Amino acid sequence: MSQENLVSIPFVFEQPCPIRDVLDRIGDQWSLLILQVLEHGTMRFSEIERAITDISKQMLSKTLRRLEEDGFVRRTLYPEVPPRVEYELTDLGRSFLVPMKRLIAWANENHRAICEARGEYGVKNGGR
Amino acid sequence: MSQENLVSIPFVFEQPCPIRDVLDRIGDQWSLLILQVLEHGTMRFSEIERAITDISKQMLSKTLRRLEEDGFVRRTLYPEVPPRVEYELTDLGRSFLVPMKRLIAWANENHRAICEARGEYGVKNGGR
DNA sequence: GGTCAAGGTCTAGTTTGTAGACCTGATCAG
DNA sequence: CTGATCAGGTCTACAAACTAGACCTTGACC
Repeated sequence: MSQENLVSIPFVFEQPCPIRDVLDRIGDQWSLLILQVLEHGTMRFSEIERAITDISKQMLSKTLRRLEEDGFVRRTLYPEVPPRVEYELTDLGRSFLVPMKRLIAWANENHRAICEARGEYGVKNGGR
Repeated sequence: MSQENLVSIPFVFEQPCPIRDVLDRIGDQWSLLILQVLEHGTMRFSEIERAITDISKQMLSKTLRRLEEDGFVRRTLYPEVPPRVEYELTDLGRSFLVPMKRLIAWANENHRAICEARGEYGVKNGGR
């Protein structure tokens, strides 16, 4: 119960931790996907919606607002009727894509290995 | 409703999409954090638990099992009493850390910019 | 007057995550 | 002989997050 337990763990995450702060926002179902879609250029709400076929309007709206809030995305509203809203990456958003694309490349390269691992796990633990 | 809508969107995500398949698993609240913690070497369940102070046992257990299933992590059970279980990264897991560490570095470098963006957003939209 | 935009919001219902009690079974203190 | 303790979970309530789909707005068109 005392601090002694903690001595052996030198890397407890501090609570205002930049990594966690960023990853908690980015690391959700949709953010990475939306950023990747927006790499193709300025897009309207419904275009993004159709690009990511299985996102709900609510989550798209919410996630875009968060990405805007964090400075990854710029939202431009053209007050026409029906309204037109365009989303595009900011410089920050674009710079984020650099490390992220490496991650995506890794995902592509290692997808087979992951699928195989799943298969083996299933064989070993499937009959539990 | 016909295909014509889709013509203008050349990059709809296919459903068995490697990127999505990998990111959907990795991109959750905890996976990235756990992988990063395990970079420090083999660790026991409770050590990971204490490193990530605010994860629930259930989620730790569940996430570790998924990481094991996908081949990122190896689990070794020593059938003692009380039981000892050790987790360590596999080669796949370690190779994933390469692109991931770039992402973490980006997070560290740009955390300030993100916080500033949040501040500005708050000023502009806080009094809504 | 009814319908159709686009970009959302609102509501109800499902899924996912949380906190914390409980389980196991050998060991040890009283 | 009781019962407390250890690690690594699981189980059970409850709370938060997500989903599908109805609805809203406001001009233009039929």
